[in-house]
Amino acid sequence: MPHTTFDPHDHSACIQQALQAAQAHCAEHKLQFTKIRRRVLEILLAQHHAMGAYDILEQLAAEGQNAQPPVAYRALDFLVSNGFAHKIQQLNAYIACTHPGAEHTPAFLICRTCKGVAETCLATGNHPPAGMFGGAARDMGFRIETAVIEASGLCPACQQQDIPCA
Amino acid sequence: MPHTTFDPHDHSACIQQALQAAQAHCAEHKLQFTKIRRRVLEILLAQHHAMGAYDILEQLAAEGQNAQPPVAYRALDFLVSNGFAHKIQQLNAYIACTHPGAEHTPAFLICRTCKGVAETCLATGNHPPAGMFGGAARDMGFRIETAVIEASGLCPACQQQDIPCA
DNA sequence: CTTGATATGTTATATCATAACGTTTAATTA
DNA sequence: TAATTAAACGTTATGATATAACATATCAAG
Repeated sequence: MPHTTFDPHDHSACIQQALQAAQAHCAEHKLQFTKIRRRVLEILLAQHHAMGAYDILEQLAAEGQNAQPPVAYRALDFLVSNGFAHKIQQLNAYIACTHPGAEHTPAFLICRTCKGVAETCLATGNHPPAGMFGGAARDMGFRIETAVIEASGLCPACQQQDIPCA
Repeated sequence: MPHTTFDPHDHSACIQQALQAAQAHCAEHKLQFTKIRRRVLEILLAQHHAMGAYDILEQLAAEGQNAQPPVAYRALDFLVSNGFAHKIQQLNAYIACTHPGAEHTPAFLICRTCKGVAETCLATGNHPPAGMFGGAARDMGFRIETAVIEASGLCPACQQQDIPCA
């Protein structure tokens, strides 16, 4: 039984695992897992919701660290570049990666009501260069390098409340 | 042989067809296809590239119509709501729909070099509520309503130049 | 321990988007 | 067709997201 955003799970273990994975990856690749990079990752990990850069700055400010926008964006760039976090394009917001370590094209399920975000694995054969575009890309000779895949809808809990689509 | 962004094709026919489809759809659904909405769609149709709202305003200004941002955003909202245009989330930019009329979840192929954007059909079984997420969504009880699917890479023409990935 | 590379602090500004309100145009109906 | 209501537009102001540029500090390699 996997634990995801929309299942109850041991969240502090979830956080610890992600931090350790990041630390290990940085050690192995000679990347500097600096204080602020670590702190921003911790802030993202605290909840399974996407956060804007300015939300992170606010959180830092609440902790006494009055940082300017580039501080947040630089930390986020580092985390995203190295696969520790992802940007949710349709929200202009960021979320900690829940598949640390593995090379992957992330795909997200975003609840429009509670704003929870789950990162999922794609079906076999749907990894971007392969299926998914049904050969349409291959047929026209397009070479896919990266993909943004973000689904929105209702998580199990929010479906109980039958909120109409808009 | 379908014509797409990355194939040579009769582009003025392409434009005419889209405009007529929009006009017909508006007539049928009692929507007002006003001058400015039509003009914005024409601007989007002129090229198979995504354009920012401010690019559109610039184009309008060049034509003597000195409009403010809400003018562009309102027209874009109308076009997107009614399926005549789409927003490319990863570019914060807009593009005319090339599958007018049909209900669809658009998927895009974006060339990182020439900035061309093609709208494609997904493989059968990949329409969002169905496959693609490999049952992951179903398994966790998530109800998908909409999806953002945007692939980036190199179009056939730009592959000739072997531009490295970043 | 010096040198070069990387990271951080800070100011300023660019880019994308919307709220709010008054005016105009279009659609509805008495 | 005139009165009434709804929709669209023009305009000002501002909010939200993101980056350029440069000075300072810290780290890492020779």
